[in-house]
Amino acid sequence: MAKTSATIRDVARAAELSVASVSRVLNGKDNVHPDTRERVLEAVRALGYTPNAAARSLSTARTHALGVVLPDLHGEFFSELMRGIDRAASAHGYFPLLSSMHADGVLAGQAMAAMRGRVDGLLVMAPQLDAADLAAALPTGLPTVLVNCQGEDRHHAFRVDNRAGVRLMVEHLLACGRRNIVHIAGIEDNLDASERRDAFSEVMAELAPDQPARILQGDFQEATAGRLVQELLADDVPFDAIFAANDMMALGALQALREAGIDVPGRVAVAGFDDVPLARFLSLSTMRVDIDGLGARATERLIEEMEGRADAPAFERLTPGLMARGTTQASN
Amino acid sequence: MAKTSATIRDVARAAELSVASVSRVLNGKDNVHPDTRERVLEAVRALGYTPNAAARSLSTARTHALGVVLPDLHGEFFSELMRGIDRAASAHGYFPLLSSMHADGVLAGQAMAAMRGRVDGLLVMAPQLDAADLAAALPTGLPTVLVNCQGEDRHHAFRVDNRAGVRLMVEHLLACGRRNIVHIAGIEDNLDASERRDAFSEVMAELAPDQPARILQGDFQEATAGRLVQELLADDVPFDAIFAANDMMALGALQALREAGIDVPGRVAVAGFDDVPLARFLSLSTMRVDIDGLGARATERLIEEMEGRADAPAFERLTPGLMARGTTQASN
DNA sequence: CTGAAAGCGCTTACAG
DNA sequence: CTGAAAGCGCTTACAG
Repeated sequence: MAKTSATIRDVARAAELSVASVSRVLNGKDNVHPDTRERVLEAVRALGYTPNAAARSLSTARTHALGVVLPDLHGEFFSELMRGIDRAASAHGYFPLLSSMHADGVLAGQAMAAMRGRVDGLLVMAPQLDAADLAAALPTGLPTVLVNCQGEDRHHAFRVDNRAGVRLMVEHLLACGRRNIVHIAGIEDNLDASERRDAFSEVMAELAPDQPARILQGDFQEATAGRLVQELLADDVPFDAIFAANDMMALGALQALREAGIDVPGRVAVAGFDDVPLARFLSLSTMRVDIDGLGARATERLIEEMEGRADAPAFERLTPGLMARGTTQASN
Repeated sequence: MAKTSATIRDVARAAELSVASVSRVLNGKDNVHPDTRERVLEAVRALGYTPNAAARSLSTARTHALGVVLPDLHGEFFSELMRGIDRAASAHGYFPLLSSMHADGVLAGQAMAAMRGRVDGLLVMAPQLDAADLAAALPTGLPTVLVNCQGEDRHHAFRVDNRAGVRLMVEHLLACGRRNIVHIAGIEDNLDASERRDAFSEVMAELAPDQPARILQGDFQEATAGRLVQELLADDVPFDAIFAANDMMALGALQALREAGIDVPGRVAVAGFDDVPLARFLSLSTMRVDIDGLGARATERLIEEMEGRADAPAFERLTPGLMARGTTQASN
């Protein structure tokens, strides 16, 4: 009933023991007499005592929190990633502490610095920072794991294997009999966008060297892709497949084609990347990226590092899976 | 270069000042000589010093973190809510500390207790807990704001105004000339589901007392709604509109109608609730719930409470907006 | 098995 | 304007 919550001293007093004994019981040490344990537990219950986390952190230099630094994310990607992170974190008794980050490198550094003393480790996703800015922003001496970051080899890093994903999709399109595939690239300076674009060129050169491999500059936006497809049609450019760098652009392309009365997939196949929930509804073929799994694995690795049982930092690629659906169905 | 990070003592030593002066500068107090300030700032820079948050929390009894306790959420709802929370929190210098919560009332209480000393306030969303379990789980003495929780009047609470939303949609359907509206309710024991169901009955009784107001028991699942519509068709039940308690069920209904060759909206109008991103794509008419705004407003209110400048706890209803789209378009 | 005491890194009256 | 010192609530050698 006290205005301010009970402390360990109150518990000690109530149990007629020292704070040391209370602390031992609370931390599950085995060098306590059963009777002592009982009295402590009883007092804890009676007072509704919960240890003060800040005091504990100060003593132990551990916070049981882990910092999650993310760009300003929308939608499914964010929720799935957090889902994986949260699942892994809570399984090990950690809380995720969130910090959104804006594009500016200096601000990013401040955001991460502000987490010092608040977290035992950092999970950073910063696709918008170049290697130098990222290196400058990362705090030293704090276990850190990177997701979707550019060239940084002092920390363990996770990325989607865009190359493998693009290869799977191109193979699928070729297997469906497509011969004239147009790639709509994502926004410039984005790592995923450029990896997917480059992989498209290379895989096409390898698997179908005699066929065109046209690339249009998109920006991951649905409307832009729709416009690009309209231009393609207006210019009478021949093509029998659109492979967009993400699902939203694939959907934009799909709508533009349907509005133009083009049969999909009869005349043109459409494919995307990401497997957003919409894709399933609209029968869009795409590459499934296991974002939840990515978040969980990155978190597991971070916790291993925080608890000093991690291997040397490495670079992990997660391969997406092909989801072949209606928009690329072979017509024969 | 020290293995362990610099402390305020290191800064004081480097600047040849007391820790008190360093602390004053760091906290922006004005009773410091400009030269002193300069020397401190210089030393901070040289040592790359960042104050230890746990120590600061222990001294000030403030953490600058706020606990966010959520059920196991998926998708857009979660990301939009977190977006709003994060925006408001970071605008005031707070970090969101996340904790997912499972259905069990006792576990929920433990999750919240574990946040004691870690956060200055709590934002709780627990639609699955009844009033008694919720009251038992909430820690005392911590500023708390509720979102989508059942009857609890000691704390400020936010909810979507389901009643107003249902009324808007029913008015719209009637205005479109629909006369035989079927409501597919959400899962039993869910607060939103029952509010929407009850509102449907009442609004229909008020605005169209002579017309049928059939209600089918759904469960918020797409497949279930599809099945219910098939049954309706098989039984030859007459209806010219389906108003589902959420968008996913509306989509299930939509698919079932189309598969049965029924003209939408020519013969049957379809409407949902939530405005998920899919709704826009599929031209589904629905009620738009501003989740991002909900998160932000709840957070603002929590911070006001934490900083002792809040009004008395109240109950706030956020009215959703009508998104009239293709599936209910008047055919005349 | 238990307790007295030091220490974690800050902030903040208090005295000057 | 500045510094010495107490105190925030814990944990953990250390001595017994």
